[in-house]
Amino acid sequence: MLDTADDTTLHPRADDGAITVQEWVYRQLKERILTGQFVPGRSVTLRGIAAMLEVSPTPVREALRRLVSEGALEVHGNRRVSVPTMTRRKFDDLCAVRVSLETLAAERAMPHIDADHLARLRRLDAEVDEAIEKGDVNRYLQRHREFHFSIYQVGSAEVLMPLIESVWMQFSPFLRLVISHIGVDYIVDRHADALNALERQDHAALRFAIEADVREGLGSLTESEWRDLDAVTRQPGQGASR
Amino acid sequence: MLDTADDTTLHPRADDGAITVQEWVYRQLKERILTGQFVPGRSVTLRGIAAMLEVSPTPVREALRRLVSEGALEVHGNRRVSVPTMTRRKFDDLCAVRVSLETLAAERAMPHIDADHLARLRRLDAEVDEAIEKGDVNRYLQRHREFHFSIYQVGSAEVLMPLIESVWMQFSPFLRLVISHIGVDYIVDRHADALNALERQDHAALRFAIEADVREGLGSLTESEWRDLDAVTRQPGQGASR
DNA sequence: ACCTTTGCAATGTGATCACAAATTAGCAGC
DNA sequence: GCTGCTAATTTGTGATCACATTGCAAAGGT
Repeated sequence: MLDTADDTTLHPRADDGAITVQEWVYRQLKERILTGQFVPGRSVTLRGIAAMLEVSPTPVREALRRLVSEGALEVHGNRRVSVPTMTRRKFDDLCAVRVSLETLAAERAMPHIDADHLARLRRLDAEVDEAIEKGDVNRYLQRHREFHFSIYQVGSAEVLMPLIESVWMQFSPFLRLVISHIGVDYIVDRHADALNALERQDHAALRFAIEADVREGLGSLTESEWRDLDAVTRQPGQGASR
Repeated sequence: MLDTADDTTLHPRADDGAITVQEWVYRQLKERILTGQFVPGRSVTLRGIAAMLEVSPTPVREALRRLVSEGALEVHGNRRVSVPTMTRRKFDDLCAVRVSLETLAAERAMPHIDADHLARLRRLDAEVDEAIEKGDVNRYLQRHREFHFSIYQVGSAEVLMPLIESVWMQFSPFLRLVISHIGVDYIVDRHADALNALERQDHAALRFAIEADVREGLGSLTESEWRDLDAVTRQPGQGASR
């Protein structure tokens, strides 16, 4: 089991490059969610985040509202916000949507991917493998995301990317939780197949590779593993970490 | 050409049924966007909406933030918010995503649609045809949306529906604009095919019907029509209607 | 020992205020 | 008549405050 509070890269907030506080808070939280630093079931309080990021509650409220509307967080009847827990049904839906959206995005990106881009992708894939080999979960999650997104981003930044990001934000906390339990060693990907398909401009092979990558990524969760995860996410850290 | 400010159903705000002001504002704006009462290019001001809905700017800010993150509105570099204008590229992307998401949703809904539900759908489809016959644009848009959503809603409320709604909110203002120009008479749909496929539990036929419905709905926009629409949406009502 | 109750702390919500940036309107100069 | 500058207005942003509700915990009673 792995602690989720490592490598928290404290918030220098930098100088404001014409970026609003609300936007900065949003990106901070988004990054933490996508890297799995927010565990499913954890409750997120307005003033808590405000204190953590050293800003006033106002911009935090707006950032949370955005994240909620993207499915990254959820509000309960009590109007409390928390990181959603995963269910089997939701997991299936997310996988189906990922396949649907990401095969489409990859297919649209294919014609615009040149040799340079392909080389960058191969380098990223190597870094993914390297992270797996070293057991560096944070680095793996980051590079894995970079690999996928730098494909999709090419052809369809306006409409498709926000949707895909939404799905990933719903996916990532659970992914991190699973990896923390079963380790990075059981991870399989189809990145090599996807890259070859991109090189040959083979639409069908690319779709197949992406679909396989999504489906097999965490596809083989056994019954007992689901039960374990259910037990963990049964509101454990409502009071929450720090 | 049709005025977009009719049937504005003024806001009694009702008694608060345990619903926050921010949520109420969000739903109000969402409904207006989905029924095409917000024309592409129109600028949306914080205090303007607040005054229109007779609430303070605070909840409006949060509602706008949600709508922006769903693609229904957009913020410019000036931090001004407006209804996005449509481009050819965006239109193609939206269609592709609609096909991808809605065929998936329909397929997932199919096993759970019983005779009662089917009867309700047939009634809705009849009302759609009736609205077209009478030239009632508002009623058409409302029933048309009800028809589609009451299919998708069945199997996949949690993950798929929010994504589909997001796409529709990006689609609707433009749809209304087009209908206002070319009229409701040229509208074609594949609702009957979809209903028959649902009745026979024919997956392939259903997917085909949904895809055709999306693609043919506005698929036949001619070059000159695009130019006309471009001219209209070239920031006309930045100062904005009322 | 267990349950209920009472009080306090924490949280979300909405309004108001202050401020900076940007847009607009008005006016002088060419 | 058109352009360029200045002042006033509008607008978004963020902080603070007040209030209602919820959650929690300590204390009291059975």
